[in-house]
Amino acid sequence: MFEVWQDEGMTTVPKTRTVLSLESVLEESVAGLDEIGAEKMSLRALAKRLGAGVSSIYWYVDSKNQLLDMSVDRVLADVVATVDPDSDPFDAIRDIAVRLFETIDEHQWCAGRITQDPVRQLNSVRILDLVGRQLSRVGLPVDDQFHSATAILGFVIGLGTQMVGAQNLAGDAVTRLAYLDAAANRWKDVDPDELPFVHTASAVLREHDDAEQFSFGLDLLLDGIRQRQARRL
Amino acid sequence: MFEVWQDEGMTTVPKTRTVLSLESVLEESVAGLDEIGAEKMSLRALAKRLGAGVSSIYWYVDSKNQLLDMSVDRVLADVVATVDPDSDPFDAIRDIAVRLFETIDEHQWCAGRITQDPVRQLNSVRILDLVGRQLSRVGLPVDDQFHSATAILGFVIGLGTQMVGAQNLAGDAVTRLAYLDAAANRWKDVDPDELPFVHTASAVLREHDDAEQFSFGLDLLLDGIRQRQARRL
DNA sequence: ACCTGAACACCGTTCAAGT
DNA sequence: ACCTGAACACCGTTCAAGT
Repeated sequence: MFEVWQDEGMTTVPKTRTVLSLESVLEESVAGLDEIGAEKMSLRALAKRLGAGVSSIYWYVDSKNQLLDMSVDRVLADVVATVDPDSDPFDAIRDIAVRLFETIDEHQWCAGRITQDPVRQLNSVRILDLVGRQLSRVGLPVDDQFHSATAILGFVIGLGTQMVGAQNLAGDAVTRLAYLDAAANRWKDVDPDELPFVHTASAVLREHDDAEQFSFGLDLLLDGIRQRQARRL
Repeated sequence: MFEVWQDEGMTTVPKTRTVLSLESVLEESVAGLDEIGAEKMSLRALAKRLGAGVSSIYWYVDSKNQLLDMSVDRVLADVVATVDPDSDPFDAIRDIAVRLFETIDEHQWCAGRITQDPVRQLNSVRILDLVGRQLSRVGLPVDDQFHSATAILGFVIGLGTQMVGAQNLAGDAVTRLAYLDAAANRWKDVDPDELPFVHTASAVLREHDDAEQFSFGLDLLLDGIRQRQARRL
């Protein structure tokens, strides 16, 4: 067994200890996830971005799971902050939904990790509360308010996740047009006998707009809620 | 360096080579995921269940990702098979949605892995096609059919995923009551000033039924579609 | 054609040790 | 109080070798 002495070459190696903070860790975590994706984002990769050792991260965070939860929560904070209380509750709800949808599209890695846990992701619950508060103004029983709010958020998160997945299928096709083309090609070669609807729909998909699709579904829900509101008046 | 000779005890060790098949691999994969969850389901764990070596799995499957995709597809096959073409398209759609929702609840690991890719998960696209075919009978323009179908599936998958997440928060609380209690406790301690809606809603959540919540949201969507149908007649 | 074990490059996490 | 490097027990994947 030998002791190996490392020659640093230069005698004046800076060797300054990196100074971290929960803030900087989370900021770098979000940035890293955005850049290289959840799949490739390891703690070692994060440490490298921070210019720190891996184990340093554990001073601020208990586990990778917690780090991801906090990263999601950090991103959702922007949704909460941006929303302004509109005069019309339906406009306000639409506003929140759109902001959340955009956030999922922007930070795709958070799509599958949004949880309604006040401890782990308070901002997620804040969003639910914002939607619910608006619904409490339209005159529905309280359990219908709750069911409507979770329906809306379930739809937004669900469709968002599906779209993120669809985008990943295109792989390295970065541009939106290339992505749409890849998706459409995958669909149009499908057996028209077994999948008649998808086959004809693939023509629609060619000039497809995610925002439009999202908006349509959201309106279905909002109209459904309006109907229940009208029934009670 | 020594060579260690292992004494098998019994001299007649069977040492039969395990016989595998794509069928048995997928079956064991689904069973394993159901039992121990996606988090703990490694290829080594699967190999052990199969009584085979890890690398044997790679004869039938290119990667773990593909294995998971195929496992999801296998589970979705039951949804496709169960559905019967109803006379009323709305009843038929409701039927499909409920079956999909039940499947996600039963196989929680597949919640975040459902993709609309005809290559990787044909049965997922089959489900979309089934819903779309029903919608084509109600008299809407083809892009509204497509938007409605994806809205419904987005909602089902999204709300299903959210509920799976909520259940996991309760941790090892296996029974449904324990899960609800843990969730409710988490919510009722919430600041009533900052989260007024959630605070009052937590009372509703105490006697909460996932199926009811799901049904309510689905009806919002279906009613919204019916409205658009009525407008065009 | 199908299955094996060993090896590779990576993980997340822990911990005694440094500053 | 905060940061480090080394070590641990795991991963998914590859591959030459066996049957």
